Parts: sequence; C-alpha cells; structure tokens
Amino acid sequence: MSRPTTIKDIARILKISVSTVSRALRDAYDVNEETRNRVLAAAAEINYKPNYNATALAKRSTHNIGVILPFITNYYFSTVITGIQEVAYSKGFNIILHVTNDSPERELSIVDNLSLSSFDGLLVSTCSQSDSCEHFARVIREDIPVVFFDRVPNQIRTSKVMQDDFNGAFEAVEHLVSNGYRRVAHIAGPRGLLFTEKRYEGYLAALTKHNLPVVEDYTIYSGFSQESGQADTIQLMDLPEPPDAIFAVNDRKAIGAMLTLKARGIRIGKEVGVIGFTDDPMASIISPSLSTIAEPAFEIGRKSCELLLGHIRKKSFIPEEKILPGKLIVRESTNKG
Amino acid sequence: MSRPTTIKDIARILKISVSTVSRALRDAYDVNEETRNRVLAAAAEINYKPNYNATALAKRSTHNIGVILPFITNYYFSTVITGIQEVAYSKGFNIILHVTNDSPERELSIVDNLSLSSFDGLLVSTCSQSDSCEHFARVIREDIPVVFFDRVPNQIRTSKVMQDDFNGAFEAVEHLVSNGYRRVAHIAGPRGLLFTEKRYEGYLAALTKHNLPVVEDYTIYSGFSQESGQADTIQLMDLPEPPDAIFAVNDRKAIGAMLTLKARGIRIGKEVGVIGFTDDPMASIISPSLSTIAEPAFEIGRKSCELLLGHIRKKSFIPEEKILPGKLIVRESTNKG
DNA sequence: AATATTATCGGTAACGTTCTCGCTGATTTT
DNA sequence: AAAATCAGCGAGAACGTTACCGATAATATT
Repeated sequence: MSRPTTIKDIARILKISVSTVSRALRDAYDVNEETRNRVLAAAAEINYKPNYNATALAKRSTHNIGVILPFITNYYFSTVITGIQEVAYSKGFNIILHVTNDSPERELSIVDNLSLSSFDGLLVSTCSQSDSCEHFARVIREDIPVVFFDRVPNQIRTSKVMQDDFNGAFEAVEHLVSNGYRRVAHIAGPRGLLFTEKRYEGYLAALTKHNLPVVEDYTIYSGFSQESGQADTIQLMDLPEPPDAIFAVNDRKAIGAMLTLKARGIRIGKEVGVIGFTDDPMASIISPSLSTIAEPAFEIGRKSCELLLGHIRKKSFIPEEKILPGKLIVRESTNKG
Repeated sequence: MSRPTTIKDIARILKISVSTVSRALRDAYDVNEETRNRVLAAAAEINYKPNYNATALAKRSTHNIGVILPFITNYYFSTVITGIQEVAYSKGFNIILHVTNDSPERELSIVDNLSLSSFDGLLVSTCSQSDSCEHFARVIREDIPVVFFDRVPNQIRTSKVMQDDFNGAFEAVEHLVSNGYRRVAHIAGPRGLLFTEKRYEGYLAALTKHNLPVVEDYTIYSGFSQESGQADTIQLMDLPEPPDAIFAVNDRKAIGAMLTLKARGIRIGKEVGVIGFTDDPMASIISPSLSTIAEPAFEIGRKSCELLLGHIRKKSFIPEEKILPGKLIVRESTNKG
C-alpha cells in the first residue's frame, strides 16, 4: 500500500541530509551523538527498513550466500544446512538455496544463470557425476569465494570442508575385524567422488594393517540409495565365498544390505556384520540397530559457512582445507554374539 | 577481478543507447529484430550477466521468495522444500531459506529484520507456540503476499495449503476400528496448532461414527518428538484400562510409541495397534513396519509456491485455501491377526 | 503534396543507498 | 591574534537498471 519508508523520509523529517542519515544508521562515524540518536528515533518512529538492493548496488555486496547441493531430503544434508543457517543467521547473512537433484545439467544451469550480483559467496556440494568443474572455476575467477563441503572436486584449488573419510572408514573396518569378522566387503559410492575413494582407501588400509586378503569382488561401486545397497548385497551373497561383514559407504546402503540379509534369513551381526556411515536417525530405529560412523554434519555446515564468511570479509581467497573427525557408534549389527 | 560487464558496455560497443539495450534484452518491444540480435550476440560475447539488485531496485521487485519454517531436518519439511524449489526454479525465482528452530522469538526477529525489499512473497509454516501472528499481519499489510502451509494460523485471513488432516485422521482411526481395535487412544501434537485440532476432530468423528466411547484419558497433547511419543505411551499403558490401539499425530511419535511398547514386551499389531501420520521413510524401515497416512508433502510444496507466485504475478492478494488428500498406507503395525 | 501514422531509438529521470569531497564554524595551537 | 586542526555536516556523483516521453525518419493516408 504505502510505499516503504526510506532514508530520504528521515532526512526530510529531521531537516538534515541523506548522507548524514546514512552515516548515522551505519558507521556512526563523522556524526554527532545527538543527531545520531535523533535519526535512530525517527527511523524507529516511521518503521524504516533498509532496502538491501540499493545497499547491494551501492556497495557491490549483497548479504546473501548461495548454497548448492544435490538433495536436502536426507539427514546429512538437511543437518548441514541447519549448521550453515545457524552461523549465517548470526552474522546477518541470507541463504539462497539451490537443489540440483544430483543433475549435472541442472547444476550447470544454476551456476551459470545465477547472476554473480546476487550473492557474495557460494557453498557447494557437487553432483555425483560432475564431469567438469569449469562452471565453478568461472565463479572463482570472478573473485567470488567458493567453499566446497562433503562432495568436493579434486581438480580445483579451493576451500574444502569434509569429514575424515579415510579414518572413519578405517575405524569402521577395524571395528569389524576386531569383532571377529574376516571377509569384509565394501559396498561403495559412485566412482569419481573424492569421498568414495577416501572411504575405499580407509577400507583397504584397515584390511592390510590386519593382514587380511583384499578380494576384488568384495568391493562394489554403485549408487547411494537403499535399492543399490540391496542389489549390491545380493551380488555379494551370491559369491562362491560370500563375505561375513559389509562396510557400506552410507547408512542408506547399509539399511538396504540389512533388508536383503533379513530377506534371506541371514542373522545380522551373528552371521554377517554390517556397518554404515553417517549416523542417520534410521540407524538406531532399524532392528537390529546399525553400527555406524557418525558424521559431524552440523559442524561441517558451521565450519563451511564460517570459512566462507571469512573469505568474504577479508576479500582474500586463500584456499583452506578442514577435515572434521567422525565417531564410531557401536550398535547391534556388528555384534557377533 | 575485472568488474562485471554491464548493459552500458553493450551500448558502448554497439554504439546505441542503454535504453535500447535494456529493451532488447527484456521486452523485445520497440526494438528492431536485427538490433536485438546484435545486442544478444554482444551480450553473449562479453559474457554479460544482469545485475539483479539494480533490476530489483528499478522495478521494485526482487525475484526472491522467502521460506520460513521450524525445521528442515525431517522428511516432511525437506520434501516440501524440494517441491517449492521445483516450481520456484522453473519460474526463475530464488528461495531464501530461514529456519526458526521452532522458536517464536527467532521467527519474530527473522520476519521483522527481513527487509521487505528482499523478497516478493513469503511461504511460511509457523512455530508450534506462536502466541501471535502480528508480525505476519504486518507483512501482509505491506502488500507482500504470504502463503502458509501445514502449520497455518487460524487468526489470520490469508492463503493456506494443507493436507486433509480431518479426513486423514478419520481414515486412520476407522482403519483401526475396522481391524478390530476398540479402545483407540490418540497421542496428539501441541495444543493451538490448527492441524493438531483437525486430527483430533477426525479421531473423534471416527469414534462416534462407530459408536465407540470417547475416553478423556485416551487423548494426550504434547510435543512432536519421538521422546514425547514414548512418554505419552507410558502414561497411556499405565492406565487402569489401557488402550488397544494408538493413533499418533505423526510418525515420529508413533515410532516412540512402538519403542515403549516393544520395551514392555507388548506385541505391536497383535496386542496393540499403532498408526502414524506422514509416511516418513522410517515407517517402512522399523519393524514391525508402521501403518500411516501418507502426506502429499511434495505436492504441498508445489501448490504453495504456485499459489504464491500467482499472488505475486497478478498483484492481487485474494486468499485461497487448498486442502490436499492423504493416503492410507497399511503395514504390519495395525495387523491384529 | 501535405499530413498522419508507425517503427525505432535516445535522453533523462528515477529506484534507495553509499562514498568522496569539500565546506563550515568551532576549537586548539603557536 | 593569526594559523592550524578538527568535528560535523551537505552536495553531488555513482551503482546498473528500467520507465517515461519525446525525437526522428520512414511509411502510409488523404
């Protein structure tokens, strides 16, 4: 209805200039304490709200950060966002959310159509099949800071935040071994993703440390879904010598594994141990409950955002890497009895 | 590095005026087909990206919609957001995400601090304890359209999108009754929320239709969490005459109920039936699997966003209400025999 | 042939804010 | 008492875009 009040209204009411009002509202520099109070009072009086677009235009800085990720409908990503939101909110930044549905074309179109004027920095977790990172490189070349988390590309030199995938996997597999399992299989994520490789390496390292043979058929790369967990497990258990334990790249796949094991009448834990990665709330709901490596999702969100805001504030974009530790959660699915 | 290219650059290169360039880029009105093509070519050439802030300032319309909700770390809300995102993306709108953590103070501060210049419309699901809706009324008074979904206030006349809570609850309870359960209890949500009431009314209606007595102690209002589901169920089962079925306001509480029933050695389904609301993926993971009313979360997101964009487009804000049907999903937890 | 119409374009003022100067008048310095 | 300093303020341009209106030339109308 009534157009929003502006800085000019305040100036007119107080019979001072807009420059003074602007300074009073922000810097409080070069402005008398008394006039400043009068400005503040007048602003409150007429319910003044700053126009962020005008500010952004004049200062060449929006107060937005873009967040690009494949999904939000799972525990991990939604928790990361909550962490991001937490620090963004406290620093007065808005989050512009973009979901790619794990489609590289969509990711590309989002990044390219996104006006560079609409955010000060980018927080991204890539698609699983990102053939190229050129689009992100372009953004960085425009001097807009980008911080990657979880699904980080390795071709590009930039700030990254991730859980300790190698050690998490190592711990998971070592836990299996120390509980008496000997033929440990790994149902992995899609190839090409850095953390898929890291977790695989951790798996390998634990096997070799404990002098266990590395059976090639015991590692299957596929998707992240529960369904692919089921399919992988069928393949695994149909082997001449099936494994007696399964380390899944995430809890969804672990749950898929448990489902096929159950369907085949195989006692989980006693006959075949299962361990996941994430600590999705489902892990404690399913029975038997699922052992897993808890990821610090919330912390990853916080750290990523803090890192990004740091880059934005000091205008310098020196890449940093942060690796946050996970935590082994022992439950029933790795209890041999 | 190099400052972003602007409309002026194009004008200078082509030796035409900025007005013509602006028209060529947008309207294609009052501009020759050929010059328009030259402008488009030049824009692509120098990698021109429009500055949204300048546009927003000149047109008094950002291309952003604000989304305010209590949580995102659950299946329902994250799926709604995905639905919102889907239509927003297709129409070129950005989503600014705000999470209140179900805190009324935070909700208030978000709405009040949000510059009205930073979004064209608002999509909100309120806190459970919103004592007032004044802050939203203020936004509406500024002629910014607001659409509520799921958790909608009843004191305020505005557009609303929700699942059919009454009929969903009715169907759930009728399903219990027709499966032979007679003493049906209801562990409800917090008082004051519209859908808590609707689901309670549906529960009542089903009982009275089937001539079952309404026992006051059989309805407990409390939180939404799994823990409150556990607590409520303890209270229920300690009654002199405990219920033989529980209708929970959502799946999390239903799962809580199942946990305490299991802990007490009560056979779910056979002795006590349990049904939830939402169809969280957990419902099919837990064992016995949980019967529930599936909510059309994705559709609710889509519809809310379409409604809002409609309001924004036609500048008229005539409140509309949409009620989307749920669907009964029968699983093991309501199988008596 | 004079006039009216049309298509295409340019000039200029907004939009709300910040920023860089420069100007006053008062205070301090010498 | 003259000069230097300084606090506080204002004028005006800029940020990139759109909107309104007028100008021009070409075409159509009578």
